[in-house]
Amino acid sequence: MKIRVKGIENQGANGKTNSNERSMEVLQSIVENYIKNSEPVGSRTLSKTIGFKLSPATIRNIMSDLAESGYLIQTHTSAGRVPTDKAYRFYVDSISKKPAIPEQIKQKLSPVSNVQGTPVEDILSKAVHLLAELTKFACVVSTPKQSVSRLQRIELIKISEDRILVILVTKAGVVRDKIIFVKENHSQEFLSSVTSFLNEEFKNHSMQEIREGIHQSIVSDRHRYHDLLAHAVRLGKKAFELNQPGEMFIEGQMNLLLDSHFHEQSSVRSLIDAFEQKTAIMKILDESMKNKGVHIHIGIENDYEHLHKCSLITASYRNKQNVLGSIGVVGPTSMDYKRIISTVEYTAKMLSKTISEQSYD
Amino acid sequence: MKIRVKGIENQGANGKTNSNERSMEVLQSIVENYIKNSEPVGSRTLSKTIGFKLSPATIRNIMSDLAESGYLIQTHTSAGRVPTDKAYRFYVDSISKKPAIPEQIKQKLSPVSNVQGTPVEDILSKAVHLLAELTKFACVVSTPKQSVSRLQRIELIKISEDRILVILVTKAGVVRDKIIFVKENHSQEFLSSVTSFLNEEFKNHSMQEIREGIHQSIVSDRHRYHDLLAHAVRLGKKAFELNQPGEMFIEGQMNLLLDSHFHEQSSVRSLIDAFEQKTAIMKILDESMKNKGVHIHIGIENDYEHLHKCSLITASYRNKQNVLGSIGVVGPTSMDYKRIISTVEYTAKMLSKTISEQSYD
DNA sequence: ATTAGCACTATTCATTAATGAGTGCTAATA
DNA sequence: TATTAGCACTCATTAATGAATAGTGCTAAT
Repeated sequence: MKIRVKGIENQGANGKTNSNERSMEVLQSIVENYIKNSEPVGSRTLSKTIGFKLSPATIRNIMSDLAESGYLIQTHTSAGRVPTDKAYRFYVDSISKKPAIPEQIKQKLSPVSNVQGTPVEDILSKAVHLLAELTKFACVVSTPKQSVSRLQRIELIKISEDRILVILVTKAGVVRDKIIFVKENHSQEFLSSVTSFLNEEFKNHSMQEIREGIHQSIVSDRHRYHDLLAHAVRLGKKAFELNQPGEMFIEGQMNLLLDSHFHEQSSVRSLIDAFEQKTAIMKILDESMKNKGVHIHIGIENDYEHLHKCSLITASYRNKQNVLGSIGVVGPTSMDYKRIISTVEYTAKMLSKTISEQSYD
Repeated sequence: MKIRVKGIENQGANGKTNSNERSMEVLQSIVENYIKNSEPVGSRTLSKTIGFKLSPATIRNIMSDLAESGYLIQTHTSAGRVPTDKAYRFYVDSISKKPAIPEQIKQKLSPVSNVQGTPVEDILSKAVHLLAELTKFACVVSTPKQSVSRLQRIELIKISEDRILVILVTKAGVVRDKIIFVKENHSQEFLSSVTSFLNEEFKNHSMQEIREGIHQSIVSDRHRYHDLLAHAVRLGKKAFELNQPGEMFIEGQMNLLLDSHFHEQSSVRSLIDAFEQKTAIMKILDESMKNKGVHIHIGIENDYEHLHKCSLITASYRNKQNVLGSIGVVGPTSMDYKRIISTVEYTAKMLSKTISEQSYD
């Protein structure tokens, strides 16, 4: 029996990596072809579209090997072949030079940077909307993580007998408000003192630190005998308690439903579930904040089962100081990776630039 | 030729309104049957499900008349008949007693009222989410209209050299913030004076009034020679300028795509467009604030073409003082009107109750 | 006024056959 | 030895056919 070089897998197993490189190029062609036409690609068609000359028969051999190595599957015996997630992974990893951003996309995204005094949420919302319009897929963006962002200013405002409005402004320019209920009827003057104290004490500290610091203060008896401070600490605790779960904006979910890859009932249900149960996607966005650059999750690589037919392309955005959140695209595994990757990357860059300009460091 | 009484239309044209009432009942049965099964209803089936005894043949005659009057259409010669929008309108108008709210729904919606110090936006978001879960359709809610809500408190906070954070708290408990850019470097003390002035001057006035009032002040020279007040008015103008277009939360869009009535490509596109271009739906929500009670827009009655296959059920919510916004359901024209109407009504009621409790009047 | 009966119509569903794209294998070729 | 041509085979897709079915409209009988 002939032992065929299995392409890709055993690179360098023998001297000639020639057949190997060719396999790779064939695979890339197959993936690109499938991305473009969403139809199983056969040897005949491929031999025409491929760059170099190869007969259908030879291509069949190569495809057969690739199928054996798990890069391709056939939906049925006499159909062309379809890339597996493994193939997409290979394809994505082999992308060397990203395409330049078309002027058209730059133009489209320019409104993101064209803002002054706009709340960060609105900027995010605008960005994710445009991204959805550009990619024609579903897009998500996470709002700045509260825990890492640092305090620019806190304000306590008496609203009524028993309610105090707490305003938190972070260095990133995010404003959060919350109403807290109190038993004592504090005067506004008193609240002003507390405000000053909290600002002096905690400005430039991260929310995480502040929460811990306040906890410390309560445990220690440093302030126990000082009435003002004791109150300040207690109010502060309440004020900083607002540990919001972290929001997420979604746009263009319905775009996915137009995509032929999600036409089956079950796929639709999966998608609905995935977007209802925001946690899975949120987790991926959070993950994406840990490292720089674009992150790519292909189909089965996602932990969450309902996302097994999707790929996610995410990138984090930041201000000068911190990584704040991330933005991403959710689409079919057969998306045009090159285009989407560079679009997401560019959008995140614009977002970072805009938000940095609005930040206070 | 026999002249047949055309049911419904010429009510009371002759003495016997008997045949008429029967026509109405048949039509109601047809509508209910279609709502339930989403399938053209034929004379045979109907003669079984209908309350009183009538042979298929008689029913056929009645149906024929109803078809002629535009209440029913046939998809093809030998199919059962399907209600038109006109039929739904008749059906909805003829609903006399609303069904009691099932305990289960009350239970489900109880989280809406179970809030303390939660921002109004979050309450709305929660409500619309639950409504979508209950109705299995797309649901929308508009945030409180700024112009009608009255001022509880305004606060100006210096954030940096050239930026001032404006906080507006309305009587309804809505907090809005905006950062305004200024050329002069005002001291915080100065801002405090301005704040006091604005609060004294404008508390309890509607935003609309305030904007007009400030405009007046600028035109008149009442404050021209008073530096503080001149500044206050100028800053106030900027502060109150934030004429936000009015937001809308959407939930459960994707539910619609599962619905068999929207399975065609074109319908899906229409829906996507309708939800992308929020203005049309927003307009209907705004409209709904003008009158009390539940509002129903059936299919073709909607001005916006892309909503011609949808019905909207909306109801406004309010605090003790003002109508604030409205909440609604977007579904297929063949929705279960009785159930949806009462669910929307109840949700709006709960919302009003909750928000009233949080309001400051 | 109502109903039974019958002819007629259009959809749906299963079966069949033709078509065609694509594969795998083998033998010929460079 | 790697590549290619040729051929048999497979299976999805498509169109055509016919039976079964659900429904209507009309007419005549009740």
